[in-house]
This record gives sequence, structure tokens and C-alpha cells, in this order.
Amino acid sequence: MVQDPPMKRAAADGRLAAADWERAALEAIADQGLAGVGVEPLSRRLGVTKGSFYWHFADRDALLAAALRRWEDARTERIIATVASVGDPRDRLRWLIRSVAIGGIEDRIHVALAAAAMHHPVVREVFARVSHRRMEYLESCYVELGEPARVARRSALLAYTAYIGLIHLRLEAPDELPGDKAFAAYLDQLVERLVP
Amino acid sequence: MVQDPPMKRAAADGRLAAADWERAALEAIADQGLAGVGVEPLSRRLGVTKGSFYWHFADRDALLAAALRRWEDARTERIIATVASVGDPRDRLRWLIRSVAIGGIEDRIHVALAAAAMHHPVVREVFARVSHRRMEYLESCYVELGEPARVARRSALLAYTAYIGLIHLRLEAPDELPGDKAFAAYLDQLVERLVP
DNA sequence: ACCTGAACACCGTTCAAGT
DNA sequence: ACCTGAACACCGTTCAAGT
Repeated sequence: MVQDPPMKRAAADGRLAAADWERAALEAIADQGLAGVGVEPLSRRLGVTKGSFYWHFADRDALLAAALRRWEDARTERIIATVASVGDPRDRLRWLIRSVAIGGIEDRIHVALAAAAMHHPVVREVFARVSHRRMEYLESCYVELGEPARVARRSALLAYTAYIGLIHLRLEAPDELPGDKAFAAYLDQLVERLVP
Repeated sequence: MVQDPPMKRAAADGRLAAADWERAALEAIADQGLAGVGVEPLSRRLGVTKGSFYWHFADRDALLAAALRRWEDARTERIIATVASVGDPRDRLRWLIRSVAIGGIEDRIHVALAAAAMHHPVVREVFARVSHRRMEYLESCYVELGEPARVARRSALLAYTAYIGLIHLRLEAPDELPGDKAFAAYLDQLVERLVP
């Protein structure tokens, strides 16, 4: 086993803020899943004793909740704010569906949290809010395109289902997806089907 | 915390076989995720000391590997054998896509394993085989329908992506899915889109 | 305000000893 | 062939004491 070097700390005096723990927790989730968020391993990584963790957080669950709030914001409001500058709702939808191809750290976090949402109440709650906000926004795009509410809701569901399915396949069964150019062509076809 | 009663054992003499541990492991995965497969908790549940576990398996990973082999068979060959009796490949595809609505224990296991596949080599390997076998079979159905190989492969991917997306939404964000009758209508629409 | 260090409980693993 | 019981390491949590 190779040891990670201690992380850089935010404060100049070498002391930690809660945000340092939260960032480290999200990295651990992306790298090793929810089980990777351990008080002792994170303490080692941050170069302090685990006792110090309990000054910042009540327990492991409190750290998780704080870290999840960061992820939630990054994966809903911040994305919606970014895409808001695009005028045509058709282009907004295309951009959102295609963003599955970016494959950032947040998708790995998504997959890790998806499984945990079935059993962990804190994760379940955050995950439900994220799903709801995304569906709501997708629906609003389809409404802008002139679809009546009921139809728009179905279109949003179709798009979101395909998006979620693709995220999972990319991370868990990449061999079943076409590579490079063929994947781009596949995305084109998918976008055509999902954006009227 | 409520304690589970000790499980019934397979052998009459009260001694355990490896299969007893494997079944208990799959139930634990469905109930609590991969982290639920613990040597000590399972031992308690089966009514033996954890020392006895190590007579049957080399370690926790060996139990996992054996349990996964059971899941793999249940979710590939046994399903394919069941659907093989249906003559029309169109009906086979419809049945497979609609099976997402059944919502058995195996879907919960799927979601738990999906996240673990990113990090755990044993799970990754099983998951890759399952995904490959399913894609291969879907593709063969579309080929039977007269689609050329390249098109059939895309059709299979479209169907499998939607299937995986729906499994996840049903288990992780059920509030975003229409209820009962509306869900049946949604599945109709999805099947229409995916089966030519 | 933030951190250390020691204590304790829980669980994975090993192993000598039992039936 | 299958199981017990004791041992040890790892990690979550608590807390008195340090700066």
C-alpha cells in the first residue's frame, strides 16, 4: 500500500477548518466510495490525530452531511446557473445531456451516493432533493419548448433516465460503450431522440 | 436496534455449509449494501462464532466472490433461459424491458454492486461479465428482428441504458417516477420507443 | 479555537484446541 | 469436517488535558 502525502491545509497556521474535512471527504467518496470516509484514514491524510476531527464535527455522519451539501450545490444550482446563459432551451437540453460525456469526479460521487441512498437516511434525503431539482429543471426546459406540462414531465423523465443510465454504464461497464468517435455518434443519436 | 432472529440452517445437524453463508451475504447486500457483508454480523445472524467462518472461506472477499457468482447466474443465464420460451423476439424484448417494474431483491443488489464495481476488483469483474452477457443477448434479439449488427448494437445500448436508468431511479428517487397507472403508461411509451 | 493522547467498543483475521 | 475462544490490529467515539 502506498501512503498518500499529507494534504495541503487551508489555513496558514497549519490548523484545519471544517471545509478542509469536507473536501477530503468528497475526494474519499470519489476514490473509494462512502466507506472511504473514515475518521482515522482522513485524519492521517490531513496530518492530524483523529481526536481533532471531533472538535469540528459531532460524528462521521455530520461530516458526511456537510460534504453532501457541497456536492448538492455543485450538481444542481451551479450547473443550472452555468447553462442559464444559453438562450435556446433546445441547446440547454443538448448541453445537459451531453455533459454525461465529461466524466468528472462528481459522477463518481453520484454513483457512490446512489447506492448509499437506499440505506443511509442522510444520503437519501440529499439524493431526493438533487433528483427533484434536476427533473424540475429539465421539465421547465421542455415546457419552454412548448410542450404541455404532462408531456414535458414525460420528456424530462425519458431524458433523465437515459442520463442516469449512461453515467452508470460509463463508470461500471465502460467496455459495453462504443469508444471515442462512435460514442460521440451515439450521443448525437440520443440527443436527437430526446430533444424535439 | 432490533436483533434479527438466527437464520434457519440448511443442515439438520445445525452445522453450516458455504451456501448458507453465501445466501446470508446476498441478503445483507440487499438490506445494507456491500458494507453489510461483515464476518462478525453474519456470524451472529447465523448463530455461530466468527471463527467458524474462516473454515469455509479464506476471508471476507472469498465469501463475496462466491455470493456474486450466485447473483450473476440469477441475473443472466436464468433470466435468458426463462425468456427463451417466448417465440417472438419483440415480445422477449418487451418482457425484458418491463421486468424493471418487478422490483425484486436482485435490483437492490444490482445497485449496491454498481457502486462497488468502481473500486472493488472482484465486484468489477462480475459486473463486467453480467453487463456484457446482457448486452450480447439484447443485441441478438434485435438482430433476430432483422437489424444489421451495428444498428442492433445501438438499439441494445439504448434499451439497456434506459433499463439501468429506470432501476436506479426506482430505488433511489422513486418520488420522481409516476405512480401505478401512470408508470404503466410510461413503460408502454418506453417500450414503444425501444422495440421497433 | 483547535489539537493531542489515552481509553474503550466493534470487527477482520489468525490459530491452537475441541468434537 | 466443522466449530470455539482467545489473541491482535484497525477504526469510531469520548474525554481530560494541552496550546
